[in-house]
Amino acid sequence: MAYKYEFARPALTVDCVVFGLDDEGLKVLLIERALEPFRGRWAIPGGFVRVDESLDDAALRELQEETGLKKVFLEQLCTVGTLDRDPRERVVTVAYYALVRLSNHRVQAATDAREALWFAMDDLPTLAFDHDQILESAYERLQAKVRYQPIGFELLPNKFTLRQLQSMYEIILDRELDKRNFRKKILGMGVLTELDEVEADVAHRAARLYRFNKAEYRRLTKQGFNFEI
Amino acid sequence: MAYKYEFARPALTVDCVVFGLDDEGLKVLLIERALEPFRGRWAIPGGFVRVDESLDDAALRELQEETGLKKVFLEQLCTVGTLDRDPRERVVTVAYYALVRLSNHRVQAATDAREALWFAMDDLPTLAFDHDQILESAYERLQAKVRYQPIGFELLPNKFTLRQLQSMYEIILDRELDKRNFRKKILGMGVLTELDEVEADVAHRAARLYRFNKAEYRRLTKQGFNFEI
DNA sequence: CGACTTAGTGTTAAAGTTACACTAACAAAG
DNA sequence: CTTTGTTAGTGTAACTTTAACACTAAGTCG
Repeated sequence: MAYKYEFARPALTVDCVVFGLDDEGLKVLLIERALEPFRGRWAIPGGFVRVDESLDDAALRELQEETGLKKVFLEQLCTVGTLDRDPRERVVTVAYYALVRLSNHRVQAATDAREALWFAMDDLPTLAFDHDQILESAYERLQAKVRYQPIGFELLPNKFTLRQLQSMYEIILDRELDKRNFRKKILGMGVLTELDEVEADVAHRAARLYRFNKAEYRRLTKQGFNFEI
Repeated sequence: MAYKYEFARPALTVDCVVFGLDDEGLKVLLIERALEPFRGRWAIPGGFVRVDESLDDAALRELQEETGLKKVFLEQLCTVGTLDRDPRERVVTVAYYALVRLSNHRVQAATDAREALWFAMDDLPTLAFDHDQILESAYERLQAKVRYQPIGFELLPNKFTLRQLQSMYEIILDRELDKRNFRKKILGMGVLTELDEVEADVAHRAARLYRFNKAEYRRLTKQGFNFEI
C-alpha cells in the first residue's frame, strides 16, 4: 500500500475491441477471465493504466499481455465511467477498437486470461462487466468509419483483387454491394495502382491484382477528399 | 492523506468545451485560472472527477462550479492522457463539448476561476495545458456533427423563423448557405411545424414562425433518417 | 405614396447514385 | 479438343440529389 492521495481516485483501465477479418466473416477477440470478478466469463481484453504510460501504450500493452496481439492500430472509441460498472470499486475505462487481418495475428492467452479466442460477430457469448455495450458501440463505429474512409487496406494482402476488396467491405458493412458500381467508385478514387499481374492458382479466369497507393491516399486525405463507399 | 492504493493512479479530470451562439457569432466559454499551474492563463473549465460521481455528472458539476452554467447538454469528445500534459503529475482528462444559446446563459466566475468569459472563436487567447488542441478537436467535431444532425434547435427561441435557423447553421459551419436550397431541405425533413404566426416588431415584412417537432424528429431518427444539411 | 428591407418562391443544369445483363478468360472434365 | 463451369470485367439509362440563380410580395418608415 504505497501510494497515498488526498482524495479518492477512480481506477483507470483501457479495453480493446479488436475486430478480425477473414473469409468466414467478422470476428471479435475475447478473453476468458482467469480472475474475479466475472471469473470464467468472456470479456474484452484490457487492464489497468500505469501511471507512467500513455493511454494508447496501455491499450497496446494490455492487448499484447492478454492475447499476444502486437502492433495493432487502435483508435479511441469512448470512455465509460458508470459508477457500478465494476463490482470491486469505481473503475473508469477508456475503450479502443481496431480491425486486423485475422490470418496475420495468431493469438495466445496470457496474463489474467485463461484463454483468448476469436468469436464470430453473430455468435457472441454474454460478456463480463458492461462489455456487451462497449462492443456494440465499437461495431457501430466501425461500420460508420468504413463508409467514409478507405480503412482496411491493411487487412488485405499487399496485392489484392477488386473482388477481395469488395468482399471485405461487404463483410464489414454486412450487406451486398453492386460489383460494377463498387469498381467504378473505388477505381475513381485513384488510390489503387493496377499491377501487371493476375492472381494465380484459381480454377477460373484470374483477376487482376491491385496495390493500395498510400502516398496518394495521404495526398487526397489532406485535400479533404471524400472516400465514401 | 487518506486514500492509499497498491499502485500509483493517474488523476482523472473532465474538461468542457462550451460553445455559445449569439448574433455576433460562435464563442467559447473560458475561465481564467486562479491557481497554479498556469495561474492567470485562460483555460477550458473542468476539474477532478470525484470517486462517487459519473463522468457526465463531474463535467456538469465542474462547469457549474467554475462558470455558473447549468443544465447544459454535454457530449463526450475524447480522452487525453499524454504523460506530461500537466506539470504537476499524471492527469488524464475526459473532454466534453456542448453548444448553448448564449443569451440563455449568464456566466459567473466561481471556484478556482478568477473570471469566466465568452471568447469569439476568431479571437482566442493561448490556453493552459493542451487546451488549444482540445478546443480545436471540439470545433471540428461540432462542425461535423451539425452537418448530419439537426442539433441546435435548442439554441433558438421556441418559435423561430427560417432565417434565424439558417443563420445559426451559417455561423456554426462558417459558410454561407443558399436560402432556397436551405428552406427546401429543412422543410423537406418534416421536423418543423409551421405556425399561424409571424414575427413581430420588425421594420420589414415579417417572417413566418416555425416550431421544432421533437416527437417527429425522434420518430425519424429511429428510422435512420438522414438529416444532412 | 415612394423607398427600403427582408420574406418567400421554382427551374434548370450538372453530378452522382442505382439498377441491371452480357461477353471474356481460363481451368477442369470428359 | 470440346464442353462445361466459374469468376472477371465492362456500359448505359433512369432516377435522385445538388447547386446555382433572380424576381415578386409584404410590410415599415419617412
